[in-house]
Amino acid sequence: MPELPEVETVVRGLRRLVTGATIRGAEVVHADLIAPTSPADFDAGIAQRTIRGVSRRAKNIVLDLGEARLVVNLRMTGRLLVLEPGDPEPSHPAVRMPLTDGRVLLYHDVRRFGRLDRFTAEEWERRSRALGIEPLGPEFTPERLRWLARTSRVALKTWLMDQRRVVGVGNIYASEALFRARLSPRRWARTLTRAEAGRLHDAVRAVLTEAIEFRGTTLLDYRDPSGERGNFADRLLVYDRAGEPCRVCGAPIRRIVQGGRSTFFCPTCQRRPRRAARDR
DNA sequence: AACGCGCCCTGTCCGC
DNA sequence: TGCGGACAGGGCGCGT
Repeated sequence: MPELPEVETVVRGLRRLVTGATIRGAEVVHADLIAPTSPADFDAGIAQRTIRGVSRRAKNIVLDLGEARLVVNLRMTGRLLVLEPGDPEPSHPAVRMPLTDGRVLLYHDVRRFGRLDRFTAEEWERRSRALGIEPLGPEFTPERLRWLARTSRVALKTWLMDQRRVVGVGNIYASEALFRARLSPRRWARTLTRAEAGRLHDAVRAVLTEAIEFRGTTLLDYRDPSGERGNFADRLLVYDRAGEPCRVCGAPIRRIVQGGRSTFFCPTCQRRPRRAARDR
């Protein structure tokens, strides 16, 4: 479920709620989520450590435990919840991390696609450097975007979702950014002109920034650490709106499948160029 | 190397 | 109402 805005919202919530708290230990309900680490090693790696800070890298939630880092990726249906004493436990607990103050940091995941891992600070630093660039950071510029796309025959929509180059954009915000940039999702990434790369760069940043301000998009499962929904869903311009009128021109929004995932776009506002830069 | 696809898993919804 | 198939905010590992 969660893309950059949802993960950022979770991080900000956790920062407020658990900075300074100490993890008592880990009760692993579903060991597949921490594999190949064993439950005993996982517990030993985080038990009695104090949470010094919480940050985000790509779609990962990173808890700073001093020498160690606890890294959580929510994948599709993961939730990282802070339960107060007496709060009922939700339906699909996967890893319980009681805090010494009586609260519980609970990793909850219906589909169990999510992953939790622990690293030394150095090891996480090394892995973090190997990830793609942050779209809201200083490295992400129109020139860099065009450079990274210069050889790719992948469709723009699929390219945006590939975390090896630019991180954080998933299925919802890829469609939304392309609509805002008035670019066809089917264009080859390498056909972007300088002006188009500029529009796409601005659109990616704008939609992610606005979605963070609205605390993310809840379609179904997404919740912040307090269990609250995001508020961006009714501001989506194309995602999940197949057949409904485009908010700009009134034409029906179309749904196609790219790389096995749904893409939504306006066939009028996001028309492909007529002869330059052929499409696939 | 780059790309496309299947798969991991559970739940929900829609058509018959 | 039951049942099968499609689909769901992601990412990895495989084969080509």
